Amino acid sequence: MESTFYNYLKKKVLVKSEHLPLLAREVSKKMLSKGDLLLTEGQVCKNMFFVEQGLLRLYSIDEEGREHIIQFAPENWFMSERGSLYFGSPSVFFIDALEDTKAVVFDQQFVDRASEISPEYRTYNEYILQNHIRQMQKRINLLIGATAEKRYLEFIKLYPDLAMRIPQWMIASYLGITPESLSRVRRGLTQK
Amino acid sequence: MESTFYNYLKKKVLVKSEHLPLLAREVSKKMLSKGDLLLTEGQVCKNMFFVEQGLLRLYSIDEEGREHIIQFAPENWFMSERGSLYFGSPSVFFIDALEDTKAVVFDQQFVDRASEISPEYRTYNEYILQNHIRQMQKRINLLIGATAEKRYLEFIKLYPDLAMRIPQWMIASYLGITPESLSRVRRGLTQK
DNA sequence: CGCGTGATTGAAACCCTTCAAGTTTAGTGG
DNA sequence: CCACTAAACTTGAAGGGTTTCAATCACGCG
Repeated sequence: MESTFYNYLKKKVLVKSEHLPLLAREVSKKMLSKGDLLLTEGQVCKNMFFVEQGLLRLYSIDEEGREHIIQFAPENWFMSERGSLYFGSPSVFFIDALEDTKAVVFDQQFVDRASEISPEYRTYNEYILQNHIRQMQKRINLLIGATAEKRYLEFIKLYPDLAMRIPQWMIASYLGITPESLSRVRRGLTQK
Repeated sequence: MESTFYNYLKKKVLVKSEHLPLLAREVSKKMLSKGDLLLTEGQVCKNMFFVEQGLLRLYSIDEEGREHIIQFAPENWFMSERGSLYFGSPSVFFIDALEDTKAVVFDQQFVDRASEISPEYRTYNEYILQNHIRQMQKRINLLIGATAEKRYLEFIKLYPDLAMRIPQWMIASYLGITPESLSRVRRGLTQK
């Protein structure tokens, strides 16, 4: 019961102690192994994951078989394909585990009920959505306006810890360039 | 009182008739001329706009003075710099009017109060946020994974009406390419 | 009409990708 | 713990796509 998730609900989401037991019933915990696939293209996403330990990834695969990474979720982040979860439409994305991962699993019903039971949860849920939008806006702005080098620098500034945990080609995939290009960008930077 | 906005609240947001008068007090209507600047870089965004008629634009300007368009808002869309509005931080983006525009203006307080008064409004507000996230995810996926041609085709498929109302160089700006490139992409397409 | 804005086109430069090879690193099994 | 293998990273050369810069054309508006 004294899990990372409940600490998070208490300390960060500020859910009142009396509400916690009510929320407890609705979630389950899952141990995932590196490489485990949690959501496939075409499937309707039913779950939301809270990462207690480890790392999850949301990505697409195009016609040529290339992976494009939409999002990472390290510790204390929520991961889901919201488009599919909320709207019930088939997902065009995949979710898998990049490391052995301890995650709390719940569904949209949990979010809805938690929002009814706890106003604090509702508030925090909106905060998460707003924050997500802000972050994506920033990313779009970089993708349409900045060079590969600047995008890379922004990435390691924003997620210095992440950059150490994932292979370089995944950073490249996140930035929208090839691994070779990223390698050259990095060489260019060290020569300064 | 029988404005597009109230019709929208009634028909689309499904706000109950009895709640409408309560919401009425909190908003004002504004007539904007083409070119009017509604938000500047550095400024904290205080307003949210509902476009009844016309067209708004959210964009950034980089160090070289180039504009990068983040979002358009035609009729029946909400426009704001959410990051700045919700978090109270200075905006890195601009908002202006691309056409003479009739817009309803309100603030975050309105959204919060409306959510308290009308559960339907709250529900719809979350819908808006989720939809925004879904749309941005799709756009990011295209930006990191698709060619300029494919991005252009997706754009005119998604917003055929918009494509007729804005100059081509703005589409290019939205897609993250130069006007010249878009011109060549289009030539390539007509030759098929 | 003339001016300004937007669209098109060409040529050269540039950045990024592709393909191929070689090197380094990490993980696995003997 | 070493040896081996696969994965990841680097590097080079060639090619492709996009940008840049400049010039021209088309159009609408004062």
